[in-house]
Amino acid sequence: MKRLTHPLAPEGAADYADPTFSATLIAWQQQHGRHTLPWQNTRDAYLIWLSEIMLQQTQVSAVLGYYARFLERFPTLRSLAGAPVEDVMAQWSGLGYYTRARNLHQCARRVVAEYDGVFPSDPALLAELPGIGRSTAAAISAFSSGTRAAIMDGNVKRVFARVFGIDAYPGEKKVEQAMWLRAEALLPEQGVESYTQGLMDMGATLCTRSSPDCARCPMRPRCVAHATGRTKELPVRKPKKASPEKHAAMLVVIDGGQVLLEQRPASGIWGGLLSLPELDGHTPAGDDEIPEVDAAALARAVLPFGDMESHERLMTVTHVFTHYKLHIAPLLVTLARRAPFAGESRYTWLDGGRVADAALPAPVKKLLLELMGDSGAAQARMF
DNA sequence: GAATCGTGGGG
DNA sequence: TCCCCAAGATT
Repeated sequence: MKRLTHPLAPEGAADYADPTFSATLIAWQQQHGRHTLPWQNTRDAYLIWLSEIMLQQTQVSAVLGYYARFLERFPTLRSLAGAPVEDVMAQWSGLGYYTRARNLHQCARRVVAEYDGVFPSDPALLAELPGIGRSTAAAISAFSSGTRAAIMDGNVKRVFARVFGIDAYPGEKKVEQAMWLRAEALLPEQGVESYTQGLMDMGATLCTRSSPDCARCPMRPRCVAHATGRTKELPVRKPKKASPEKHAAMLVVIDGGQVLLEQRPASGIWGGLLSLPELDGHTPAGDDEIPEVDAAALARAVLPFGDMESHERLMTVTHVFTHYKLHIAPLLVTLARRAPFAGESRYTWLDGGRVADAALPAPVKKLLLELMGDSGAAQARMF
């Protein structure tokens, strides 16, 4: 098929072009979008720039008060550029991400020095100024001079991910690049202001992160996520960091075909289940690697249950929880003489044959069953 | 590419 | 209470 885009257009951009997208969005924005925010209804680049910087990674509701107070103190770009940075920081205090404030101040001074106090309209030039990246540059130039430039913020990523069914994490470079291509390709010839504001308004008021208002969404007929019932899963969430790893040494005390188990506390991990006793008494598993076992210490730990006959460190098994990994170092112990439990005890002896049906944590049950079925000889000896 | 930067709000 | 994230940019 013949491409209609410029020969120098990025590969694949033409595949994303769709004039009906911007037409739909612009129509919706003009009727249902926001039109009375303090930084709207102006082409004053200073007012727009200030709002865009404040709104980086910050929601409108948090910015409103700061924006008004800031402009009261610094009504013009030159008043800001001429102020001591301490005064700027004071006005910013509480908004967070304080390098934004320092960059804001530096940017003001540079615009005064290099552009005689007039922001350039070219997004590429804007993006060279401190605190202004590609997306913020596009927003400033679109709102202050109608320049066709694409933004790429959390709203756009969320809307695109859902409408186009983008099933990949937008933080990934490849995915974000594709989104930029799409954003450029979808820009309207006319009405970039309404279009850009429409993307933000949709993301902020309809296509919200949780419980989007699909009933009122102009994109519903074309929304892949809505059609496939995946609005809840899109955009793909940021992959969790590697979960912390914990280690636990567990006693596998075997005697007369039975294994020693401990009732776990009702709350916490494996609450109320039977499990193998952990070596360090009853303290939660530490984060440290389990060191080689000292035979004497092991015998002491086992003493309440009997006299240790032999011990053997078994292969470590790893269990993955939602929020961390647990490495279990099982310590196989046999007894020469079993000691009776003193009074009411959370410990109990379980017949080997009942392991399969007992209320044990999955990794513990698996470990014991594998141990039992290990070899005929071992099974006969241990259970 | 990953880490860092802040505070407020929703689930 | 805890986790996730919000009109991103910078190192």
